[in-house]
Amino acid sequence: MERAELGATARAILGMVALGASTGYEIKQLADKAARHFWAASYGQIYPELRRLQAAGLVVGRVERSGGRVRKVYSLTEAGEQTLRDWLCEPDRLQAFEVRSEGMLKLFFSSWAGGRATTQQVQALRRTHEQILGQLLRLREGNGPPTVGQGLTLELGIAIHTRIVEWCRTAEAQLAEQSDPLP
Amino acid sequence: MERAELGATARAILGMVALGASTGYEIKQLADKAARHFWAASYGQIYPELRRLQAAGLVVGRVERSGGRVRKVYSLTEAGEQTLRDWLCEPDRLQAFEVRSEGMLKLFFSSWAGGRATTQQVQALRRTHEQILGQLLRLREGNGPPTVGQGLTLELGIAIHTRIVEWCRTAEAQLAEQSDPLP
DNA sequence: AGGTGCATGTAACAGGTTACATGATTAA
DNA sequence: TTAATCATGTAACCTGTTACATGCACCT
Repeated sequence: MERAELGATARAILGMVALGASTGYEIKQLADKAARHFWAASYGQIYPELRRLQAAGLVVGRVERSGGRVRKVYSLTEAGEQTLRDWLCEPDRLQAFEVRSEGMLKLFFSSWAGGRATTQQVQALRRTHEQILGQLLRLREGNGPPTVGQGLTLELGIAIHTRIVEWCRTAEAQLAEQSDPLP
Repeated sequence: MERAELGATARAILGMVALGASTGYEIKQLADKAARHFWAASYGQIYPELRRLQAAGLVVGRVERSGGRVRKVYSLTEAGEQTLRDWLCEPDRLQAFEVRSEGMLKLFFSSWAGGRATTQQVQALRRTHEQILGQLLRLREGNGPPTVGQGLTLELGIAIHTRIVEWCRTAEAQLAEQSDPLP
């Protein structure tokens, strides 16, 4: 029952439990399937964090034997629900937004290696984001309607990656134009 | 002169040196100013990494005394230039693209706390990205023309954040419509 | 005399990934 | 019987941030 300023990962796990992912395994499934384009989590974080959350009194885990298979089913305590609600409704301090894009980094340096490299990097960037976009579109086509929040973040992801792909096409056209007149 | 599979941070520093940032301090300046919306680096990474790059023979550092002030000026060796060029021209394996967005995470969970929370989260998300967009636009208005790569990544950043802000506005309108009929 | 900017660096910590170890259940 | 999926967990490692320590130069 410590009050130790829980981190973003802890809150993410709290939220996943609230959405119905009740085991470490299910939390990982949900995160990978529906949130990986803006939030990642590994077992190495999830399992220890669940214990910490239990020690803090925000979740309770019960060992269940559903057909012989043993699993630890977690649910939010009242304190956990309150903590999550507080976080979701808190007056907005600035939210963290971190991007780490190898493709943009390469594009950033590409002109040092000449125009050819720049064109190649824009194309590589487009292919990367076409692939991510494809995954998101397949997810949308896929099974049942998720929660409102899941739908919104999916649409937002699709909008972002569509825009990146569009931008790459425009940049490719412009770069081609510049080097075209020269035979 | 070890061959120890250099990481993304090492390559980023190599690139910054190639673009003319010749001290640890200047590397940090350039990264913060022009690359922070897709790549971050702190002194705690930069200074140790510069030493490692020197040990690997990819950069050389000379201690200079420019007007009494002592600074360590780095430049690429031929091996360093080749390594950077190889990386920039390498046949594209999939590029890493990692996003960590607290705002989208909150949006993802928001429907659990009701429609009101969802609307608030979309608004908070919009404000966050309006702020980032503002910084990028100010950078574009600002001084001298950067390299082609710097210009392109800046435009790409502007395109992305503009799209996010647009999307938020649309979502806000739709959410308002749904709850409007009820007084 | 004092603040800002230039400049270098480290140690402690926090956050996160990977690889490994284990084993039951289920469908082909 | 064998592969995939469900399921839990840890230890070593790598990465990255924060806070701190230091000091000169330059402007007001």
